[in-house]
Amino acid sequence: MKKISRRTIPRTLLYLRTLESLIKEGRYTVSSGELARITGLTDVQIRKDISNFGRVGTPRIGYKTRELKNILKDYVLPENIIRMVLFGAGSLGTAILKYPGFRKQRLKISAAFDKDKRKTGKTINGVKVYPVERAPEVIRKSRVDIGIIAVPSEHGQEVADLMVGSGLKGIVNFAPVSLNLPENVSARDIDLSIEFLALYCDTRM
Amino acid sequence: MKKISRRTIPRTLLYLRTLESLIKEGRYTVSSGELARITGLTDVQIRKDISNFGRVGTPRIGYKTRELKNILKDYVLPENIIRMVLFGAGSLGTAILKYPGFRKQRLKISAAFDKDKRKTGKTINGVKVYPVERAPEVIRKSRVDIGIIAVPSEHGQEVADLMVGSGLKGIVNFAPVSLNLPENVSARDIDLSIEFLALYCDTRM
DNA sequence: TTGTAATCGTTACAAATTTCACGATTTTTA
DNA sequence: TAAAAATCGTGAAATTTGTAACGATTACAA
Ligand SMILES: NC(=O)c1ccc[n+]([C@@H]2O[C@H](COP(=O)([O-])OP(=O)(O)OC[C@H]3O[C@@H](n4cnc5c(N)ncnc54)[C@H](O)[C@@H]3O)[C@@H](O)[C@H]2O)c1
Ligand SMILES: NC(=O)c1ccc[n+]([C@@H]2O[C@H](COP(=O)([O-])OP(=O)(O)OC[C@H]3O[C@@H](n4cnc5c(N)ncnc54)[C@H](O)[C@@H]3O)[C@@H](O)[C@H]2O)c1
Repeated sequence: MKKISRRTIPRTLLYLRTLESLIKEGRYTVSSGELARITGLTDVQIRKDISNFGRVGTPRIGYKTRELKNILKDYVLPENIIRMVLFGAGSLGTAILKYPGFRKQRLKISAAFDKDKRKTGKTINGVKVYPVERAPEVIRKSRVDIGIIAVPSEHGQEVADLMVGSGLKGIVNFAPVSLNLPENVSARDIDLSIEFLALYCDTRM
Repeated sequence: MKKISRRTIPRTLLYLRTLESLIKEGRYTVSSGELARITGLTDVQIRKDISNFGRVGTPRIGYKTRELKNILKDYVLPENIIRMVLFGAGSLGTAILKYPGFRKQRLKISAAFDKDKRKTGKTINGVKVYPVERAPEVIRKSRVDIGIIAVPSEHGQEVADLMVGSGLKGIVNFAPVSLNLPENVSARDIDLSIEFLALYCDTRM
């Protein structure tokens, strides 16, 4: 099993998303050239990425959509459901809790936590909102993989510490603050302001 | 004025965010090493990025927080406010509309658009929600720079076409669908499912 | 059955990005 | 005043990432 380079993983997930959409349209095959047109990448890059996973395409035909989907899945999706918890049932947190699209991706939010007593006790879209103190207990009990930070940035670090202390190994952080985390915890920061500003720079060049 | 390489731009915005936070704490200077510890990048990378903008640091001292902030701002932030419009006042769209943090970054949402008559007419956090048909007119009138797509993925392309037709040059797309756009329009796709899944892959390696 | 066109997979190449190594500069202090 | 310590800036090396070129393979049509 070859080592997959860092950037190919999100691209592979994008191929998966595209394949699922093509399958839904009833397509049986697709070429690297067409995937390139759809995704905005180049055909060579796509062939190269896919070649990481074995020889799967057929000259003159391309790739069989279902077959390719299953192969890619084996490499980048787990068999079991990915369990997540959310900290901060505010406006962004609530939007995430309400989103029905995660289920299809085997992503499940097991629980939410909030500091504000007016938010706790409720159930949003089937997910219970606990007081933040109960986080370690609830997280340990339900074998959670990933934590989502959707609290104000001033509380980002304290929530991150709580997550690490509860054994989480991955954090998605929406708060515009840099987290101090141990080596063995992975994080992805999504700062929407930076996204908008960077896009604006892109448009000026 | 040197050409700034593509990846340095979001990093520079991250330095700005960090500097603003340090300034708020009352810090007058900061070294590349300390910026590295905070942001998780390396000190060399930070010095190299900053060197794009001129010789601004002082040996033995580091960088003056305010001075560096102003210099970076000149390169990656516009003088004027960046105007944005939002399509889809659903749960994610509403969270974005309600977020007060954009103002500090000179980001302003000028208007929102929705197809659903139950959502239009309202004002969310001071932003009017118009019927989607009025988009071209409203966008042209208010010199908007960027459009945000927060509609279901089935409607992503039609909304993108409407944006392009109204003259927008940048699109941030939250819908899990690949958009077909002309060359001269920049886009950034934020697919939260892919973010979560890619993070999960990261934790398994 | 054979030629042709489309497409894959891969090797070699190019470009971008990051890291390394180290000299230069400035402050501190002995 | 001179040595020491901390830090910057930068050219060169290393790494990563992406691109181009092209032979190999397959389906299909003549
Ligand atoms: N809403 C957006 O569109 C948007 C955009 C960019 C960034 N963000 C960032 O995402 C984060 C959440 O934004 P939001 O708009 O949902 O904020 P919000 O104020 O609506 O919600 C924050 C929630 O976190 C809870 N909370 C506070 N401290 C907590 C703690 N220690 N533990 C658990 N819960 C705690 C609060 O009670 C509240 O319910 C913020 O960091 C914000 O900067 C949001
Ligand atoms: N909410 C999340 O956390 C989340 C997570 C991942 C991805 N997304 C994506 O973000 C997008 C929005 O998600 P959401 O949860 O806010 O959905 P939502 O259903 O709550 O809201 C969608 C809104 O778009 C409006 N709309 C539909 N077609 C439109 C059109 N042609 N023009 C204008 N408005 C139109 C609807 O009336 C509705 O108000 C979706 O593509 C979704 O897949 C959301």
